[in-house]
Amino acid sequence: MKEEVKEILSHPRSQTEEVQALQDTIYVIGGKWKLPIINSICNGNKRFREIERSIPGITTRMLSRELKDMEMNGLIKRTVYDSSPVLVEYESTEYCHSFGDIILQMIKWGKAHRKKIKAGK
Amino acid sequence: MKEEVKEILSHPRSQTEEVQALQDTIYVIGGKWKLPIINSICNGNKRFREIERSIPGITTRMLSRELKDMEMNGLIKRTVYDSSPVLVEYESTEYCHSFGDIILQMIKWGKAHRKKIKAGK
DNA sequence: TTCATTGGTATACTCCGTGATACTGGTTAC
DNA sequence: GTAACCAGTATCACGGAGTATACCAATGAA
Repeated sequence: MKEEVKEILSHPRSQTEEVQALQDTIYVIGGKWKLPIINSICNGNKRFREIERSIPGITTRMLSRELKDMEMNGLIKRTVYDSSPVLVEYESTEYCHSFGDIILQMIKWGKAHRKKIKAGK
Repeated sequence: MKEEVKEILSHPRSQTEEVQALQDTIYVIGGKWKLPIINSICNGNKRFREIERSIPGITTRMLSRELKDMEMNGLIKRTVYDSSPVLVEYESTEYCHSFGDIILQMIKWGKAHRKKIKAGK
Protein backbone atom coordinates (compact mmCIF):
# COMPACT_ATOMS: atom_id res chain seq x y z
CA MET A 1 0.00 0.00 0.00
CA LYS A 2 1.22 3.47 -0.77
CA GLU A 3 2.51 5.49 2.17
CA GLU A 4 0.10 8.24 1.38
CA VAL A 5 -2.97 6.06 1.48
CA LYS A 6 -1.78 4.29 4.59
CA GLU A 7 -1.42 7.61 6.34
CA ILE A 8 -4.87 8.75 5.42
CA LEU A 9 -6.45 5.51 6.54
CA SER A 10 -4.68 5.53 9.87
CA HIS A 11 -6.20 8.92 10.71
CA PRO A 12 -9.90 8.66 10.19
CA ARG A 13 -10.56 11.81 12.16
CA SER A 14 -9.32 14.99 10.64
CA GLN A 15 -6.05 15.48 12.38
CA THR A 16 -5.55 18.93 10.98
CA GLU A 17 -8.89 20.12 12.23
CA GLU A 18 -8.18 18.75 15.69
CA VAL A 19 -4.81 20.42 16.04
CA GLN A 20 -6.32 23.66 14.92
CA ALA A 21 -9.15 23.40 17.43
CA LEU A 22 -6.68 22.58 20.17
CA GLN A 23 -4.49 25.52 19.27
CA ASP A 24 -7.47 27.85 19.19
CA THR A 25 -8.47 26.82 22.67
CA ILE A 26 -4.94 27.18 23.99
CA TYR A 27 -4.83 30.64 22.49
CA VAL A 28 -8.01 31.74 24.25
CA ILE A 29 -7.39 30.33 27.71
CA GLY A 30 -3.63 30.20 27.62
CA GLY A 31 -1.47 31.70 30.30
CA LYS A 32 -1.24 31.16 33.99
CA TRP A 33 -4.33 32.92 35.23
CA LYS A 34 -7.38 32.83 32.96
CA LEU A 35 -8.68 29.43 33.99
CA PRO A 36 -8.14 29.97 37.72
CA ILE A 37 -10.00 33.27 37.44
CA ILE A 38 -12.89 31.74 35.53
CA ASN A 39 -13.04 28.95 38.06
CA SER A 40 -13.05 31.39 40.93
CA ILE A 41 -15.88 33.47 39.53
CA CYS A 42 -17.89 30.40 38.61
CA ASN A 43 -17.44 29.26 42.18
CA GLY A 44 -19.31 32.31 43.36
CA ASN A 45 -16.60 34.84 44.01
CA LYS A 46 -17.78 38.24 42.88
CA ARG A 47 -15.63 40.93 44.40
CA PHE A 48 -12.17 41.90 43.25
CA ARG A 49 -10.38 41.22 46.52
CA GLU A 50 -12.40 38.07 47.01
CA ILE A 51 -11.24 36.68 43.69
CA GLU A 52 -7.72 37.84 44.41
CA ARG A 53 -7.61 36.04 47.73
CA SER A 54 -9.00 32.88 46.19
CA ILE A 55 -6.11 32.53 43.76
CA PRO A 56 -2.75 31.97 45.44
CA GLY A 57 0.07 33.86 43.86
CA ILE A 58 -1.85 36.24 41.68
CA THR A 59 -1.09 39.96 41.91
CA THR A 60 -3.62 42.78 41.70
CA ARG A 61 -1.97 43.82 38.48
CA MET A 62 -2.44 40.51 36.72
CA LEU A 63 -5.96 40.08 38.04
CA SER A 64 -6.87 43.55 36.87
CA ARG A 65 -5.42 42.98 33.44
CA GLU A 66 -7.00 39.59 32.94
CA LEU A 67 -10.40 40.70 34.16
CA LYS A 68 -10.37 43.59 31.73
CA ASP A 69 -9.32 41.29 28.93
CA MET A 70 -11.95 38.72 29.74
CA GLU A 71 -14.65 41.33 30.00
CA MET A 72 -13.79 42.59 26.53
CA ASN A 73 -14.02 39.06 25.22
CA GLY A 74 -17.43 38.48 26.73
CA LEU A 75 -16.30 35.93 29.27
CA ILE A 76 -17.40 37.90 32.29
CA LYS A 77 -19.68 40.77 33.19
CA ARG A 78 -18.58 43.65 35.37
CA THR A 79 -21.15 45.63 37.27
CA VAL A 80 -20.49 48.77 39.25
CA TYR A 81 -22.97 49.63 41.97
CA ASP A 82 -23.04 53.30 42.64
CA SER A 83 -23.13 52.94 46.35
CA SER A 84 -20.65 54.53 48.62
CA PRO A 85 -18.06 53.22 48.62
CA VAL A 86 -18.34 51.99 45.10
CA LEU A 87 -19.10 48.30 44.86
CA VAL A 88 -17.94 46.19 41.94
CA GLU A 89 -19.15 42.73 41.08
CA TYR A 90 -17.98 40.23 38.52
CA GLU A 91 -20.15 37.51 37.08
CA SER A 92 -19.52 34.72 34.64
CA THR A 93 -21.45 34.71 31.38
CA GLU A 94 -22.98 31.76 29.60
CA TYR A 95 -20.04 31.73 27.23
CA CYS A 96 -17.73 31.42 30.14
CA HIS A 97 -19.51 28.32 31.34
CA SER A 98 -18.49 26.53 28.17
CA PHE A 99 -15.10 26.03 29.76
CA GLY A 100 -16.66 24.06 32.57
CA ASP A 101 -15.73 20.65 31.26
CA ILE A 102 -12.16 21.65 30.51
CA ILE A 103 -11.69 23.08 33.98
CA LEU A 104 -13.27 20.04 35.55
CA GLN A 105 -10.96 17.69 33.71
CA MET A 106 -7.96 19.75 34.63
CA ILE A 107 -8.87 19.84 38.29
CA LYS A 108 -9.37 16.11 38.17
CA TRP A 109 -5.98 15.60 36.59
CA GLY A 110 -4.28 17.90 39.07
CA LYS A 111 -5.77 16.08 42.03
CA ALA A 112 -4.82 12.67 40.69
CA HIS A 113 -1.34 13.91 39.95
CA ARG A 114 -0.85 15.24 43.45
CA LYS A 115 -2.10 12.01 44.94
CA LYS A 116 0.29 10.07 42.76
CA ILE A 117 3.25 12.20 43.80
CA LYS A 118 2.36 11.86 47.47
CA ALA A 119 1.76 8.13 47.30
CA GLY A 120 4.40 6.48 45.18
CA LYS A 121 6.84 9.31 44.58
CA MET B 1 -25.45 35.48 59.21
CA LYS B 2 -21.81 36.39 59.50
CA GLU B 3 -19.98 36.98 56.24
CA GLU B 4 -17.41 34.41 57.22
CA VAL B 5 -19.89 31.62 57.78
CA LYS B 6 -21.81 32.51 54.66
CA GLU B 7 -18.63 32.24 52.66
CA ILE B 8 -17.78 28.83 53.98
CA LEU B 9 -21.27 27.51 53.38
CA SER B 10 -21.38 28.79 49.85
CA HIS B 11 -18.32 26.76 48.92
CA PRO B 12 -18.95 23.22 49.98
CA ARG B 13 -16.16 21.91 47.79
CA SER B 14 -12.67 22.84 48.84
CA GLN B 15 -12.01 25.85 46.71
CA THR B 16 -8.39 26.02 47.73
CA GLU B 17 -7.74 22.45 46.73
CA GLU B 18 -9.36 23.00 43.35
CA VAL B 19 -7.36 26.07 42.48
CA GLN B 20 -4.22 24.27 43.47
CA ALA B 21 -5.06 21.28 41.30
CA LEU B 22 -5.87 23.57 38.41
CA GLN B 23 -2.61 25.46 38.80
CA ASP B 24 -0.65 22.22 39.00
CA THR B 25 -2.14 21.04 35.73
CA ILE B 26 -1.50 24.36 34.03
CA TYR B 27 2.07 24.19 35.20
CA VAL B 28 2.62 20.75 33.69
CA ILE B 29 0.96 21.22 30.32
CA GLY B 30 1.32 24.97 30.04
CA GLY B 31 2.76 26.65 27.00
CA LYS B 32 1.89 26.63 23.39
CA TRP B 33 3.13 23.23 22.31
CA LYS B 34 2.91 20.43 24.88
CA LEU B 35 -0.72 19.50 24.29
CA PRO B 36 -0.51 19.63 20.49
CA ILE B 37 2.56 17.39 20.66
CA ILE B 38 0.90 14.92 22.99
CA ASN B 39 -2.13 14.90 20.76
CA SER B 40 -0.05 14.31 17.68
CA ILE B 41 1.84 11.39 19.16
CA CYS B 42 -1.34 9.88 20.58
CA ASN B 43 -2.80 10.16 17.11
CA GLY B 44 -0.13 7.82 15.84
CA ASN B 45 2.60 10.11 14.64
CA LYS B 46 5.93 8.61 15.57
CA ARG B 47 8.70 10.23 13.58
CA PHE B 48 10.20 13.61 14.29
CA ARG B 49 9.38 15.21 10.94
CA GLU B 50 5.98 13.57 10.95
CA ILE B 51 5.11 15.18 14.27
CA GLU B 52 6.60 18.46 13.10
CA ARG B 53 4.49 18.50 9.96
CA SER B 54 1.36 17.67 11.92
CA ILE B 55 1.61 20.78 14.09
CA PRO B 56 1.27 24.02 12.14
CA GLY B 57 3.66 26.70 13.24
CA ILE B 58 6.02 24.69 15.38
CA THR B 59 9.75 24.95 14.72
CA THR B 60 12.26 22.13 14.91
CA ARG B 61 13.84 23.86 17.85
CA MET B 62 10.68 24.00 19.94
CA LEU B 63 9.70 20.46 19.02
CA SER B 64 13.15 19.21 19.93
CA ARG B 65 13.11 21.02 23.28
CA GLU B 66 9.64 19.93 24.22
CA LEU B 67 10.20 16.32 23.23
CA LYS B 68 13.34 16.19 25.35
CA ASP B 69 11.50 17.76 28.24
CA MET B 70 8.56 15.42 27.94
CA GLU B 71 10.78 12.38 27.69
CA MET B 72 12.51 13.37 30.92
CA ASN B 73 9.15 13.71 32.60
CA GLY B 74 7.98 10.30 31.49
CA LEU B 75 5.31 11.54 29.13
CA ILE B 76 6.79 9.93 26.04
CA LYS B 77 9.27 7.22 25.10
CA ARG B 78 12.00 7.73 22.55
CA THR B 79 13.43 4.74 20.75
CA VAL B 80 16.40 4.78 18.41
CA TYR B 81 16.57 1.94 15.90
CA ASP B 82 20.10 1.22 14.85
CA SER B 83 19.27 0.83 11.22
CA SER B 84 20.90 2.81 8.50
CA PRO B 85 20.00 5.56 8.40
CA VAL B 86 19.18 5.79 12.07
CA LEU B 87 15.46 5.68 12.76
CA VAL B 88 13.88 7.42 15.73
CA GLU B 89 10.40 6.80 17.06
CA TYR B 90 8.37 8.52 19.71
CA GLU B 91 5.55 6.85 21.61
CA SER B 92 3.16 8.05 24.24
CA THR B 93 3.27 6.44 27.66
CA GLU B 94 0.38 5.45 29.89
CA TYR B 95 0.97 8.58 31.93
CA CYS B 96 0.59 10.64 28.81
CA HIS B 97 -2.82 9.16 28.13
CA SER B 98 -4.10 10.67 31.36
CA PHE B 99 -4.36 13.94 29.46
CA GLY B 100 -6.77 12.38 27.02
CA ASP B 101 -9.92 13.85 28.54
CA ILE B 102 -8.46 17.32 28.82
CA ILE B 103 -7.36 17.30 25.20
CA LEU B 104 -10.70 15.95 24.09
CA GLN B 105 -12.58 18.69 25.88
CA MET B 106 -10.31 21.33 24.48
CA ILE B 107 -10.70 20.07 20.94
CA LYS B 108 -14.43 20.03 21.47
CA TRP B 109 -14.40 23.59 22.72
CA GLY B 110 -12.19 24.78 19.88
CA LYS B 111 -14.46 23.26 17.28
CA ALA B 112 -17.59 24.73 18.83
CA HIS B 113 -15.88 28.08 19.09
CA ARG B 114 -14.89 28.08 15.43
CA LYS B 115 -18.37 27.10 14.40
CA LYS B 116 -19.79 29.90 16.51
CA ILE B 117 -17.47 32.47 14.97
CA LYS B 118 -18.30 31.30 11.47
CA ALA B 119 -22.05 31.20 12.05
CA GLY B 120 -23.09 34.19 14.05
CA LYS B 121 -19.93 36.26 13.78
C1' DT C 1 25.17 15.29 -9.85
C1' DT C 2 22.09 17.65 -7.49
C1' DC C 3 18.26 17.79 -4.70
C1' DA C 4 15.33 16.34 -0.92
C1' DT C 5 14.68 13.95 3.34
C1' DT C 6 15.77 12.62 8.20
C1' DG C 7 16.81 13.97 13.05
C1' DG C 8 18.16 17.06 14.96
C1' DT C 9 21.88 21.25 17.02
C1' DA C 10 23.75 26.17 17.21
C1' DT C 11 23.29 30.95 17.50
C1' DA C 12 21.16 35.07 17.86
C1' DC C 13 17.41 37.80 18.89
C1' DT C 14 12.72 39.57 20.46
C1' DC C 15 8.93 40.18 22.93
C1' DC C 16 5.61 40.10 26.34
C1' DG C 17 3.77 37.68 30.18
C1' DT C 18 4.75 38.02 34.69
C1' DG C 19 6.59 39.80 39.13
C1' DA C 20 7.73 43.44 42.70
C1' DT C 21 6.65 47.45 44.70
C1' DA C 22 4.42 51.48 45.53
C1' DC C 23 0.53 54.50 45.42
C1' DT C 24 -4.37 56.65 45.14
C1' DG C 25 -8.90 58.20 47.01
C1' DG C 26 -12.59 57.09 49.51
C1' DT C 27 -14.68 54.62 53.67
C1' DT C 28 -15.19 52.38 57.95
C1' DA C 29 -13.40 50.64 62.46
C1' DC C 30 -10.65 51.23 66.79
C1' DG D 1 -5.34 59.76 64.16
C1' DT D 2 -4.10 55.81 62.28
C1' DA D 3 -4.88 51.53 60.58
C1' DA D 4 -7.26 48.59 57.45
C1' DC D 5 -10.21 47.54 53.59
C1' DC D 6 -11.94 48.38 48.86
C1' DA D 7 -10.89 48.58 43.66
C1' DG D 8 -7.81 49.17 41.31
C1' DT D 9 -3.44 52.02 38.50
C1' DA D 10 1.52 53.23 37.67
C1' DT D 11 6.32 52.00 36.98
C1' DC D 12 10.04 49.30 36.46
C1' DA D 13 12.37 45.26 35.37
C1' DC D 14 13.34 40.46 34.20
C1' DG D 15 13.58 35.95 32.21
C1' DG D 16 12.45 32.57 29.39
C1' DA D 17 9.19 31.11 25.95
C1' DG D 18 9.15 31.48 21.36
C1' DT D 19 11.06 32.90 16.49
C1' DA D 20 14.38 32.99 12.59
C1' DT D 21 17.87 31.12 10.24
C1' DA D 22 21.49 28.40 9.20
C1' DC D 23 23.85 24.23 9.48
C1' DC D 24 25.29 19.10 10.01
C1' DA D 25 26.10 14.09 8.35
C1' DA D 26 24.03 10.36 6.25
C1' DT D 27 20.95 8.43 2.82
C1' DG D 28 18.01 7.88 -1.24
C1' DA D 29 15.80 9.47 -5.39
C1' DA D 30 15.77 11.76 -10.14
